Amino acid sequence: MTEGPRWRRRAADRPHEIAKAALDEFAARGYAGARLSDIAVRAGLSKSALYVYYPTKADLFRFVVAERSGPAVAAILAETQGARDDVAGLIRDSLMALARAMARPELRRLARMVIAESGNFPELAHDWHEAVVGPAIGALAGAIGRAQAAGTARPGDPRLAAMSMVGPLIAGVLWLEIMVPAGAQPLDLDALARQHADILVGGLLAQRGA
Amino acid sequence: MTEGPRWRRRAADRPHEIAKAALDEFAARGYAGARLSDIAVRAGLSKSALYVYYPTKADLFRFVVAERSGPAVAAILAETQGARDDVAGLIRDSLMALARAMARPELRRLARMVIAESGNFPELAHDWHEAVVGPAIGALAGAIGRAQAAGTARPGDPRLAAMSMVGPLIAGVLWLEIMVPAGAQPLDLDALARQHADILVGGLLAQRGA
Amino acid sequence: MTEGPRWRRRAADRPHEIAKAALDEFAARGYAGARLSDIAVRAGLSKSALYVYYPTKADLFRFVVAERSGPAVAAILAETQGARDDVAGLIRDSLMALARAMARPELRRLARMVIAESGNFPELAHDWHEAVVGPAIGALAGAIGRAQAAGTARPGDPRLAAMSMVGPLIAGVLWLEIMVPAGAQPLDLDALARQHADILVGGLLAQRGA
Amino acid sequence: MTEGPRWRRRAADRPHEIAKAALDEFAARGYAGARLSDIAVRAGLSKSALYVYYPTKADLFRFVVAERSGPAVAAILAETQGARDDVAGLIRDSLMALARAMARPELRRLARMVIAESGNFPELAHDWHEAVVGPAIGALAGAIGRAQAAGTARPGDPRLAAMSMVGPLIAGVLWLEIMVPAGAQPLDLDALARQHADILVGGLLAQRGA
DNA sequence: CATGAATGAGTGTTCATTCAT
DNA sequence: GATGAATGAACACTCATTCAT
Repeated sequence: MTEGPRWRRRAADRPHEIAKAALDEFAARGYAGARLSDIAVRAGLSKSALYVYYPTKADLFRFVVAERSGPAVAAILAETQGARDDVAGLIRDSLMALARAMARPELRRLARMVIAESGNFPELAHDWHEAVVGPAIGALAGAIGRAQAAGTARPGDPRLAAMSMVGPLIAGVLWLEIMVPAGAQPLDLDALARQHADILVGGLLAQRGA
Repeated sequence: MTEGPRWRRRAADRPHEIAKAALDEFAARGYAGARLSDIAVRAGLSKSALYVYYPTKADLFRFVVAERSGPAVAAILAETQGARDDVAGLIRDSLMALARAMARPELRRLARMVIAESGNFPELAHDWHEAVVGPAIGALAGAIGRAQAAGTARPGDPRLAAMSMVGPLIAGVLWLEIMVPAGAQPLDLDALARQHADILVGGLLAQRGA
Repeated sequence: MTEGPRWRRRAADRPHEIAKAALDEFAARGYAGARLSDIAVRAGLSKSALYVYYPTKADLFRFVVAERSGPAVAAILAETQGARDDVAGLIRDSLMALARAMARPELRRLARMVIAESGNFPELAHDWHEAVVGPAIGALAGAIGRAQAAGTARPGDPRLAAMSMVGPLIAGVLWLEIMVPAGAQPLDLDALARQHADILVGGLLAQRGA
Repeated sequence: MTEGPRWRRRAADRPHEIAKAALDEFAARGYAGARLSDIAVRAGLSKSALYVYYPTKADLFRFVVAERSGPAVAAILAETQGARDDVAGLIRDSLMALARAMARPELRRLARMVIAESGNFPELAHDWHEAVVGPAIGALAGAIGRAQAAGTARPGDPRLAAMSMVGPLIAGVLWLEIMVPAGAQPLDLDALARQHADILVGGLLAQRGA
């Protein structure tokens, strides 16, 4: 599991090793179900060594989520940034970018953990709202709003339109995380993004002029 | 089940009272976080009285979810049943029905619990797949498939199209359950359903000929 | 299990039915391990009905042991009474009588229970000493003492000699109760008594004159 | 096991301290009656510290019995080993050895625990049969069988003869463990062994020619 | 820095016992 | 007399956390 350290002495990456192990356990068992002792074993340390780096289980959990949320946001924003400004292009590029971002199982697990534990860790939901979900929805809504102003997008509440855009991908993520392990058919997020983009652009009805 | 109150001073349907109390605690604290003693207090009973009706905490949890899932399915199916067969009508009616069903906070809590605990209770996800999610997606996909065959719906994977339909509502439910408590703006599920139906029918782009 | 009561109404034998059921459970699980609810089921009553007849579990236990000890003593004494007065006859008759008495599995279970629970129920050991073991050993010791006085029995401590007589049968009882269920070879108490009588009378060494 | 005391202020062989405390409690209260908390107090530890060494109450119990059974067997076998091969010598030496072994109160308590708990812990009886009782009876029966073949011992079932030998000592042990605490007269195991040896060798009848 | 040892606070579960009916 | 319902007092077991080394 540990990638053969070159020198027996390395310590600077301990926090990361622990965080990695913790993420795995938290994702697999949930916050309450995860045992510090298992995390320690997975990280190749003693239980007490954990306390050198993180003062409590809750802190470790928060840190893990926060640590991973940063790159997650970065990944999403980075992908989304390239979106062109014409509405059809924006839709396609954003959805494909989101699908690519969500292709990482880790990010999906993270999202699921936030959903699962937001009840007991309100800050989690708050942070994700501030850092991930809010900006993303906001950026899409903004672009849609501008397109509406320019007359190129259907009128309506831009935030709801943003939900119309990302909702199916979120559902797809949950499908992959929740239903597939329970025996449901697999799902191709990329194909979903592509097809949903088509539907959004042209509607679900058969094209009259085609 | 209901044989009239003939014991002490309380009603005879203890199981329901307990299940109610348990649902509240489980929803508020998660499975692991919920204390049997709190459930008992909430139900107006002693901890041990719980064991007269449910042999185990896990059994109580499973029962609560199962008991509530039935009506949930019924509610969803009942609403969805009325959907007309023309594609536009089907879309609108199904989405409005779903939005109405999901207007019940209890159903939303239930969905969130299933998401949160499916890792530790695989049967939960399995049951919901079998009874709720699978049939719902299947019914929609079937209708879409028939419309495609009739040439009235855009070609493509019907299951993905079904996700395009319900995804935004699922996202909306999560928004209400997770983000709103964390400070996000409220959301009108009905409005979301209505607007999403419009988008699905006519596309997100501004109608050129309208 | 219950032998088809002729008339639905019979109640006078409830205490006995309970005691029977209790003996079975106590013997099978030990005092602590036996559940009143199981006893009730076995007796065909409700748990609370037990309290009509016996105020506590300990009382029920004591009662069961005491109730069964009486017949046990009677059985042993009755058998032993017929013993002739010549030493060889006394030995043979007493041992055969004891073996016959101990042929009843119930009596063996009782003995084992007394051994097992005497730590927690000192009165049990006391009562058995007073009523069963003491008198039996005393009677044998007395007879041996008289024989010694008459010059027909080897000198020595008569109580120890009594132990020499009954010890193997006690060991045999334990063998049957403890070791045989654990996979040991069965044992014929009657044969043991007969052979032990021979040994006691003539010694274990080969007869010089035979 | 013994790596020198290097922890806190107490010895490093906690397992033995705990086992000792556990044996005392189990012997005094029986398996079910013994409280882990009492064992912990007796061992000078917290309840949870017990779980560092033994995963379960049942495991602790089994371990205690097994740990003590080893020395018990060793003690018995060691003593018995010196037995001479002439029958009279064999009888005397074996019985005296057994009496010496059973002089240790601990071994007697152990035997009583096995009797008491064999119902709930079948392995106990099985192990004792395999390790203690079976071999002992087998060794004696073997020696007796050889003597029979050599014409120096009375014919008959050698296993029953072995019971004739050890039975009184077993009865004596029970007497000491069960009856004496209940008020019965004390008993000298050594004297019992000696006198029983005499009886076995020469019979219980007065020697005509002596 | 790291850990083995230890623990306290808590949690699910059991079961003899009580009581209104 | 009999019972279904309810409970309190215990008890085994878990686990995050601490501390001397």
